[in-house]
Amino acid sequence: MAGFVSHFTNRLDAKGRVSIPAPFRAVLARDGFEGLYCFNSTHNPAVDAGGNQLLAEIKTQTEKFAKLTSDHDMLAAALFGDSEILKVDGDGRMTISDMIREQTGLSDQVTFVGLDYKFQIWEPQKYREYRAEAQKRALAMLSALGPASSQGGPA
Amino acid sequence: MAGFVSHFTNRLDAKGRVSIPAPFRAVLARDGFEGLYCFNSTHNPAVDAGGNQLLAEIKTQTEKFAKLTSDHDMLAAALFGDSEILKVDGDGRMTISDMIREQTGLSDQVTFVGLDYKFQIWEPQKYREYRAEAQKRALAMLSALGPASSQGGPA
DNA sequence: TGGGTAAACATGGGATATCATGGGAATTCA
DNA sequence: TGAATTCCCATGATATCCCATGTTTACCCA
Repeated sequence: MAGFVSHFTNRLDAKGRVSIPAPFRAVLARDGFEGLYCFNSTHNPAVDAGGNQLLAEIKTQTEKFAKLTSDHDMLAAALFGDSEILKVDGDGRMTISDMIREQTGLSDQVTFVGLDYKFQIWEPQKYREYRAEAQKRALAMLSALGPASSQGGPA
Repeated sequence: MAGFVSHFTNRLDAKGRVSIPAPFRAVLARDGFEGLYCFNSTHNPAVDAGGNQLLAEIKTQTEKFAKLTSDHDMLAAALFGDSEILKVDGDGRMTISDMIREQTGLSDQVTFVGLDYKFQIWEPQKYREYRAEAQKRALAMLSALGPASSQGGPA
């Protein structure tokens, strides 16, 4: 099944609410998670968000380290401890928390970016910059993978 | 099974809709994907479109990197974040999004070009130019493959 | 083989539903 | 008891659905 795809920018209202894009809500509904699992991206001024599928990926990653080790504690602290579960209201809106505000630096608009198994929350301008960079890097990464892969990559 | 083949040019109506060529619709129906998966071509002023088969190609690319890493996020942002899933109405039409309009520069007509596992959306005139170039390049590429492989059969 | 009929398809437009957004009222929690 | 949150309803813009039409292509039968 298709996951989170495409990107959308919505306005933040006076109460600090934003509509989660309808296509993303549909994915979340299928996923079945109650609410929205969020945590700060470790490498971008963005917040990662999703449901059970995202949670499953986090578990997969942490399980690569033995429990009770310093590494495991560290990773768990970042991915579980530093997360929040936000509520989604009846109209499909979420309320931007202080954590999200600090992490992203957003003010009156929010950009939602689909990354298949999760989506990210960005301040629109920062996303535009990241996007330009990502496009360049992606092209380089795909080329580096070599021509062996199908049809030389998605055109 | 046969994929997307041949090319067609259809008119855009006042609401920004175009009929997807019937042969392409038949391929999409067989593919089973709900809607139309689209994203900008990285090397042409065209948009790539398709269904599960195209999506599978993209997933193959991103699966080469571990999820939650910086590399994966970047690639996913470029491939999924920059994609759109367009709806197809009951009459087999799609609505041209702003993204497609910007990428292709199309105004009142759309050319659909079959590329087997996906098809492309072009502004008609740009496609004509590209086509002329592609024919020359194809000839050169085939020649470069050498005479040994032609006719393939055991002598 | 020619004409007539039917089917498929691109296209147009009005009616309807969806969605983002705004704001008041009720409720909760400290 | 007051500030913040959650619930509920209103609204305008947009997208979607559904039906109509004309034209071309495919089909059939005399």
